[in-house]
Amino acid sequence: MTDSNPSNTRDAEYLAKLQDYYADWKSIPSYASLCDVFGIASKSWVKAILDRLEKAGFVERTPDGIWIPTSNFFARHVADASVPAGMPVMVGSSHGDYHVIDDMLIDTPSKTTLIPVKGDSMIGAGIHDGDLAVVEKRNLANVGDIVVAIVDGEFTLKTLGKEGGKFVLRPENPDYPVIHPQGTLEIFGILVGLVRKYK
Amino acid sequence: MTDSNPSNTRDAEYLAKLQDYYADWKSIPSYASLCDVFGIASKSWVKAILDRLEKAGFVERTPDGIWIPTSNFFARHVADASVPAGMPVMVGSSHGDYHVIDDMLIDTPSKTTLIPVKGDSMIGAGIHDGDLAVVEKRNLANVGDIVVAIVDGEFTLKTLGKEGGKFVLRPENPDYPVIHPQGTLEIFGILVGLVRKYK
DNA sequence: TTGACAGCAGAACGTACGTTCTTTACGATG
DNA sequence: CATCGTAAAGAACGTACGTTCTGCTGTCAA
Repeated sequence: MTDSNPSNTRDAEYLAKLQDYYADWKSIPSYASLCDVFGIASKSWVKAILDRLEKAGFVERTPDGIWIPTSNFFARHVADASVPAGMPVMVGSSHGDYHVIDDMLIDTPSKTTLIPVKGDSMIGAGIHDGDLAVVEKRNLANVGDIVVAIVDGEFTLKTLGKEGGKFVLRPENPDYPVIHPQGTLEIFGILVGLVRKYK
Repeated sequence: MTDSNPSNTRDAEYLAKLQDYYADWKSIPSYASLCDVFGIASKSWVKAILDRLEKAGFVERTPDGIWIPTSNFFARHVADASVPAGMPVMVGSSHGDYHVIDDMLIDTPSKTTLIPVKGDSMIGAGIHDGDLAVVEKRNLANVGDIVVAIVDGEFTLKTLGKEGGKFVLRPENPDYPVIHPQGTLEIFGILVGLVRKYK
């Protein structure tokens, strides 16, 4: 994060046009197409504009040289007078439909699944019945991680613990017993996020 | 939404790799670069794969011919908790439902903001310090709703209650006092979702 | 054992892309 | 009135991109 606002008003207009285009197509096109978007006729000037927007921290480039938007590109500050000044109000989601939350919680889409939480055995960790667990699939975990294990053919969400050299599954609720798995403990994945929807 | 699953398992693997790449770079690169991503050496075969993924409804093209993901591309599978059998390779299976978390939580993007939770005054409702509150801006709420109110120029997250005909803000933690606002109670919005990121 | 087909590699080609350089127009400044 | 900086146009160039075709290799069925 560098400048956070375009140096001059004209670049702000160009940024707005680019944001509108991106909202439609979810991509930044070639310089030639950007000439139409910006309403100018010179590719070199388009490049100059994008270079400035890059400096200002609104766009960046992939290793392949493709222009992509940064998070600043989507940030919209809350323009409500009643909002106390200096509050940590974050981005409202989406100019266009950029997926802010998914992006935050999911590092590796191909290894991530969503599993609904059943029961209140983890209520001590603030995990309630009906919550959605964001789980990254892998079979190795550390003691202290909250893991999804497969016990008796069912998913179960518990904290991974160790007792006397053996792994155990600890619920975060005194009403439930600690699970001592016989044989090998089959771990499906570890908890990387939690989502709850109200109403 | 057309097919919603790749015709064969190999395309599902390619899709997974493309999703992982996109999570990193938020763009689909050139065919040449996709060769590295997919682990193959032929541009023509990359094109064939993307054509099939387009048919399956995971990617599409802009008027400029640039490949972009569709909404299907981002949808994560929600597992059925009681049926873990045959789990690991059900990538792209047609049954079960797929969801994008942002779409789940956010109905009205223009009225929704994300506010970090500070403190443990709502810990009884499973809302912890550091969680991210998904808040829909509005100034009317019902008793029982969890609301974001503005008290002394600061955001505060509490349950809306009523005592003797007057609204009060109730924390979900016995260590904290019930707030009796003097004058009018300024409500910023109501809690519609909660997001937590582990590690 | 011989097709046939899926899965992939590799080359060939034309175009359009990004980059750089030069030129122009114009308002502000001194 | 000269000069300077900003905003843009336009041309020139080499490369890398997308497309298409042809060729290769393994697998399975007849």
